[in-house]
Amino acid sequence: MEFFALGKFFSLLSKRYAGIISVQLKDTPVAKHFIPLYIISKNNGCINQQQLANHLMHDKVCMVRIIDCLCERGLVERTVNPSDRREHLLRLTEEGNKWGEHIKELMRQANELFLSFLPENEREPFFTNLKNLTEAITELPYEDSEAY
Amino acid sequence: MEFFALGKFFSLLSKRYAGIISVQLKDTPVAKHFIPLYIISKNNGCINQQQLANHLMHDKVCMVRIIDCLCERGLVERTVNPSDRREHLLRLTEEGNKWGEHIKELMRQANELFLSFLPENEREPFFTNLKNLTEAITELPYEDSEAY
DNA sequence: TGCGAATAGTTAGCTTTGTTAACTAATTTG
DNA sequence: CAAATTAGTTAACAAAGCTAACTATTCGCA
Repeated sequence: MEFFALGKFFSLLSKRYAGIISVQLKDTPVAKHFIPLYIISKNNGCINQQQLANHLMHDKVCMVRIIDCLCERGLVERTVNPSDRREHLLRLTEEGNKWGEHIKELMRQANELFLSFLPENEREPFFTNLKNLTEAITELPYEDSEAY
Repeated sequence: MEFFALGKFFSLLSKRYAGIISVQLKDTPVAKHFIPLYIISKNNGCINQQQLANHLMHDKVCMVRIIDCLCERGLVERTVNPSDRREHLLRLTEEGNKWGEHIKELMRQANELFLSFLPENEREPFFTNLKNLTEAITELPYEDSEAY
């Protein structure tokens, strides 16, 4: 197998995936932070800021800014969790929910576009391997850092 | 196939890949910008700043900063291309070359680690599909943007 | 040939993100 | 109950991305 950095593949694919979607959301209230919004929509009212940060691999400080931004645009609401009053549970507003559905559709299309470049019979195993790999890597003991 | 954003897989894998390597390079002269350095090492003296920017999907302004940084650390040198004096060709110094080899070895290990999570007989096809997908996506007409 | 357009690189200034440290409030632990 | 831990916030700073304006060089074609 020819040597080539897997990291570069992942990085490029990740940038293009986000790019394709964000171009379509330009000039909408969700042009930014559509991925956090999407994750909230999948866990509506059942996810706090720290959990969201873990999903996104961001720190909690960063999370505050993103949630502030989504709240200011009337897409998301924070509510104190009655059973652990330290936590702020995140919930979409009605407006946020509409955009959540839209984002989901755009992602579905992007997934389809990406997989369309693979031979029909390779798509399912490729997706499965990618998913399993992601889960395995996620569980690795994490010593952080970004950088390039 | 269960709906799940491919973009999140790619983004997570890309961050962890870079993270694993940068942890090992902490407190070295290449703790930052090891990927640009690696790409220069693969195209030693045959790549200019614009081409490098294209590889990395950065703009040329960003590139100047990164190259400045690598030059200040004595890892890289700019030389004017005699056959097109607008271009600055990039070349590793002796010192830079040593680190280039080291980075390559770390990447080889990271590739191996990642692929080790897949079943033996799936590795080759997974890698090939990933490579082909990346090439296909790269050739898509690009309307930029990052954002989330 | 020569003049305008395009390309490579640089600088400056601004915006966005990422990171650290210090803090409050609530909860868990021993 | 006191100490340690966890969720969230704020402020300040560092790093990265982007735009616009500029120089120098080369290309393109009338």
